[in-house]
Amino acid sequence: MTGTRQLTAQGLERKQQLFDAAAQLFAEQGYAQTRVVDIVDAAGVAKGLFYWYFENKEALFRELAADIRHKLRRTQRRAIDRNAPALAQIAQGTVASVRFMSEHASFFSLLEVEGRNVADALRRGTEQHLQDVKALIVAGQEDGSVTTDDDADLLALAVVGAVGQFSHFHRTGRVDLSLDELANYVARLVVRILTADEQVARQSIKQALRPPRR
Amino acid sequence: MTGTRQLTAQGLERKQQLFDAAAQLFAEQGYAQTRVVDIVDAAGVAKGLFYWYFENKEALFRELAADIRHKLRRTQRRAIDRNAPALAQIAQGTVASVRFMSEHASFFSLLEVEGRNVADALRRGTEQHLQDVKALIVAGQEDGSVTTDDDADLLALAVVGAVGQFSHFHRTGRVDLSLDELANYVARLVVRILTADEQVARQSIKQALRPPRR
DNA sequence: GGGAATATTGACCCACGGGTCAAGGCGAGG
DNA sequence: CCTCGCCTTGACCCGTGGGTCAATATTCCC
Repeated sequence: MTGTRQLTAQGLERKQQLFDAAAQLFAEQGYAQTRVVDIVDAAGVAKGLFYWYFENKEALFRELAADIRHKLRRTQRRAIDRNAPALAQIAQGTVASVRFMSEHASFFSLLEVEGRNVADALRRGTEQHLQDVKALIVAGQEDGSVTTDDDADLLALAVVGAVGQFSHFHRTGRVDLSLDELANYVARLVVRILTADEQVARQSIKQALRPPRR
Repeated sequence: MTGTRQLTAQGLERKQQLFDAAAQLFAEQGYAQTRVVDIVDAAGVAKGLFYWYFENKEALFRELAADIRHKLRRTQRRAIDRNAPALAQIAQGTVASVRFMSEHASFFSLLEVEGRNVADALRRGTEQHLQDVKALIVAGQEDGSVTTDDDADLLALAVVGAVGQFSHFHRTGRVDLSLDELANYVARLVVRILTADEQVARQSIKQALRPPRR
């Protein structure tokens, strides 16, 4: 994979084959556990060919991550009704995200499971999501549907965190809800976080944090 | 490290040295990136000695994980006033957990970053925490301090998830709150999740999930 | 049909790092 | 002072797996 090279139709197809094979294998057994040989074997070609289409194993992974990131973003955009109130948009985005992550579960579990180099691929993925949500929260705070007691950044983290966390729990089999139920539950949770009555919360916390008697 | 062997005082000390060196290196650069050579170098001993005290690299890691798990559990127990209402106990536990994870940030980031074999060390760690929290939530629902009648399992996941997620965000520099502020915020969030007014949430979500007009 | 670009092959290279081992030191008890 | 079991050493072994390369096939286009 040196410099610029013109891929023919055949070339593109072959590249896609390798891409798909890699995606599946990574998902099944993890990045580190998948050897380049496995990928080319699965695609039924020789090892050297891998390096004709990809700089190396890591570069392939980056492409994969970028690809899924774009798909997620597109899904989110499509799910959102831009005329709805901010809070509603957040809920819609939440549902779509949970669904998407569940459908691409194998890939997201992959992200969680890998090393440093890969970890920032994950971060970059969240970064965008985070900003989108924050913007909606700010809008919600302005139109009064979202609590103003907390910083929009923190609330955005809570929302994105909830989505990611529950997707994770679902993936790892710790929630046995159906996909729809899950997505709904998370959306409800998120809305609750964003709209909750501060009175109740504040009072509880005050009592809760009274120093324990030893 | 074959069978049973009697460690002298000197032996125990040496083992601890290796243990500590490993903990630090793992934290700094990750498990896979840390070679056994690095560990023994840091401890100033020869490579072979490592295998006198530990079966292998992975076994050392398991010991490390078990160790931190116990410490976390102990910390949580100490922070909790067992006479307080359940909700208060949850809040106290939350604060303690966030603090602890922040103080041992390097180790927890380690857990996140590693592969399959290691991932279940993490799961086992959460499992216990999860059960404790669930028990408290059930108690809270009975004594009326937890006002949501959502499934206790789901709520427990939300609570534990929030703690883990925000500790993660803190670690990775996405929250620049002080430790105290962070712990407090998370506790508040948790309380809010457990006490929020269902009416408001349910209504919002209903509106929110109305299908978008295209 | 010929030459240039693209596509494909599989044997080979080699760094890396976990784990082994035979040999020797050292301290306590008999 | 000798022996036995803990302790320590560092050279060595070896599987693993990413990456290279020179040779060959195929396709494309003038």
